[in-house]
Amino acid sequence: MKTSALNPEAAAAADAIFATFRLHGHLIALGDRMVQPFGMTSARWQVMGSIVLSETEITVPQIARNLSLSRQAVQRVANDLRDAGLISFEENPHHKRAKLVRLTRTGEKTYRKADRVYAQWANEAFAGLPADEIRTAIGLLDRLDAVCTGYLKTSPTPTEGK
Amino acid sequence: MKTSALNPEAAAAADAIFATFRLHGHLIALGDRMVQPFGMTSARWQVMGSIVLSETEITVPQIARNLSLSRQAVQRVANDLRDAGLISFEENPHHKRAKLVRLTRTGEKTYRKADRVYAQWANEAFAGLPADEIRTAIGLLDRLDAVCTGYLKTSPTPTEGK
DNA sequence: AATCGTTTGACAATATATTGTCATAAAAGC
DNA sequence: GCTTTTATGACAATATATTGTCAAACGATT
Repeated sequence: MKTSALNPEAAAAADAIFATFRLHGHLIALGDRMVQPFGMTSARWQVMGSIVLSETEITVPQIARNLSLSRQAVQRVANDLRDAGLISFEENPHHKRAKLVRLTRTGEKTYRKADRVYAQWANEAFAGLPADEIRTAIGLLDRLDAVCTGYLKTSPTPTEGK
Repeated sequence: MKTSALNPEAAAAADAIFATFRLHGHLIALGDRMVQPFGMTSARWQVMGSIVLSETEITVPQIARNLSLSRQAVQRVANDLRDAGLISFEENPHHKRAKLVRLTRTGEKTYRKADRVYAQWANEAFAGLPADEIRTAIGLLDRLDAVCTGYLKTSPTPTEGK
């Protein structure tokens, strides 16, 4: 079947999109497998990582915005993490509903274990790659992302945007 | 909390990973919104695209391998597409179980509409980007992907790998 | 041709994620 | 201050995707 013609930039972008899908899938699979021994998953790892990397106290909606995920997706994972005893919801002096999220002692221990395994592997596995080229590539991913975000902003917005 | 130290390459890779997650999420959102008027979604679009872009007749497991998705994920979407009348499963002379997947006339019309809208938008939206840099970035994404794939291959494999 | 390992589709369970709705809390505009 | 808008968490419905299991079909190797 004949498909619509794309100019060189759009054709390259399309290939980049496929590469992004592939990489994303494998990253999730890698994360799931790497932290599985600690009872974690990629999604939980990301949420806990957001808490750890945040300089200040953080809430669920803030994590969602940081990760560009929907508020409810993060809320569900956070609730699971709380049920698993890895995080806790603390009273927020500035907001009665939006609780502050913190790692419990168990959560800290668990995250630390995962972090050590990951860092050890990553330092080895990525050693051969050119850091400057990676930085350049990130710049391009961000530009592609900006194009997407631009479209999403202009497009008709449903009840609650992502 | 103190996290494990990363060398410059691993630190850059980590940033690339986050950029990939962000971009992936926005691409899915963009796709969902762009083809929604035609009753399609990102997932269905991808599966139909795989059929269209394939030079030869193709089966569900082949699509899954092309997209680096699990066989069953594609099977489910394909079944939905069949239920929606957009694709059909044809007898495969070489394999009694693995049916050949084809777009129906409705499926072709639908895909063509989506493709036109996408191409028109993409040609505009990506026009400003440097095609050669995009190509370079793809090369890097592929190298990161290779690192992931390497880990996934060495890691203990469950019953049915992805 | 008989066996063994692999591939495939159906089915099911679970995790991830979006979208939508609702009531309440907070923030912004007036 | 009061109203209006926005933000938040609970709840639910749905789509996406992985993982596992099973029986049937295929392929390869004796």
